[in-house]
Amino acid sequence: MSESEQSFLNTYNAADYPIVLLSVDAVLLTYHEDRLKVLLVERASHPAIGCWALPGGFIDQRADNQLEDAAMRSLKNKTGVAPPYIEQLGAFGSADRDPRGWSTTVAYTALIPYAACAAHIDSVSDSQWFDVDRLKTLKLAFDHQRIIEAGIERFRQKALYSLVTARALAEPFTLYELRRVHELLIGKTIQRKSFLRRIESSGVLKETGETKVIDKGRPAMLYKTRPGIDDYRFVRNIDG
Amino acid sequence: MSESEQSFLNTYNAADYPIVLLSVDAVLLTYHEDRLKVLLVERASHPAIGCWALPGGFIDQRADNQLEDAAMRSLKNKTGVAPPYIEQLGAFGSADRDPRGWSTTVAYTALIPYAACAAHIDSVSDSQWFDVDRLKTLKLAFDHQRIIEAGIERFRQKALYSLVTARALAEPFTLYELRRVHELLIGKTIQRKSFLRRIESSGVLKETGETKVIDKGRPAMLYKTRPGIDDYRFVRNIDG
DNA sequence: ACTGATAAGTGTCAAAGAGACACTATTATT
DNA sequence: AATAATAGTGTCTCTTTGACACTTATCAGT
Repeated sequence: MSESEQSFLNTYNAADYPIVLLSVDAVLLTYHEDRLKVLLVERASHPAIGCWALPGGFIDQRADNQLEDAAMRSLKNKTGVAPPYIEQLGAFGSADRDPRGWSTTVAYTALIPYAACAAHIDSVSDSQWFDVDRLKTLKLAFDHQRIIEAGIERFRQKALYSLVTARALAEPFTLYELRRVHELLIGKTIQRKSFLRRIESSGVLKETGETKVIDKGRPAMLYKTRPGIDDYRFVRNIDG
Repeated sequence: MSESEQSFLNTYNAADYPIVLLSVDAVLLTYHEDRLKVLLVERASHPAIGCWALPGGFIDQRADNQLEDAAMRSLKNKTGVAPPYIEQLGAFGSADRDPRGWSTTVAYTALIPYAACAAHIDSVSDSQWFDVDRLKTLKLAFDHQRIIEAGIERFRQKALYSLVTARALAEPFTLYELRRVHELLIGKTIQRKSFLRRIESSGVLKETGETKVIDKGRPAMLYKTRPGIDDYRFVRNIDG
């Protein structure tokens, strides 16, 4: 670093410039009882106190080295969940999304098994899974409604050409369950045969050898994910 | 808004909380003389003074209503370019990307015709197109190298299933030029026949009826874009 | 003009993968 | 044992792509 840059930094003070707010939020989605659900927390403080909101918070400059660290940390804090992977959804910023001032949030999103945070959720009343279809009837904080829609849209696209959707299920799972996740995201039924062909050709799932009877009928094979599942992409989309 | 929220806001002062830096940057890419190029500006002030950097700047709370406004405004400021569309690439934030402190930038990206800012670039020496292959040899400010790579990767993906790449060309253009943009992004040659079939089935380009001789050989048809081009997606990727 | 080189545009075949749908297999229930 | 229900399979057709040879239109040099 040059001497002049060093002297510039010595006299630089961020507080001399207009201040903007920067937060992180997480859109966690799952599949349970034939529904897509999103994880929300009830706000305990102003603004929008009492409203349901995405789990999130501000950057902690000591604890967080990157944006993603902040997302993970506040998620762990508020819901007890630590998903194995999380993906950036985008930044949402405007003058009027937060009454405190010009505000931006960087949203992250992930699919996790329903049970992954059941224990924590059972013990507290301020975090809860909600059917994504029922969000309209809920008073959500800030622009979180729109951010959730962006998260769902992200995975709707991915459902067309990938199997990351398996991350919404506890292992082992049946093809029926995985297919239902896709169908709910895409909003269309999918041919069983087509779906199985894609899974076999992808190589990112493996049969456990076990079977399981869901309710009635022939028992279904059980599957687990394999390492490449997050990155695998089909060259052709399924019936979009 | 409730009375208690109002009183909370009356006493709220953003300056009481730790301050983070938030900026916007733009990765503008184009095609010229059989090369992919990225638009950079030379930094006139500390930090990283004299380094080439992405055009960008801080939020202006009065002028900017949204993040995208800030990206467009600082782009217009620094390079004289006002692309018709721009797309969010992502947020890049960490403790050490900027010596001034914990900093986040929201990067936007777009493809524009080379000529779109030729006039401005000719008149000033502080903004210039660079071959993307030659960036390694350049001292780029902050983490801009990585952000540019993310931008290229974004359009590499889009080149597999869309024709937004046409936005990198001045109209009218030949299929050869459009195909070259795809080939440079993907890093593979594409069969002329396959490429033409996709264009015809998409319906997002139209022939002008004119033809043009590039150098020698049969004259090539000239094409223009049609409205749906930004959103059109093929169901199947081209040879990735 | 004629001819050859060059590049744009076209015809066509085979392979891959998806949709459709009927058929078989395996379980629970009666 | 018969029936219903659901998982899994066989197979046909249709669409799209890659491959590659073939035709067409221009330029440059004779």
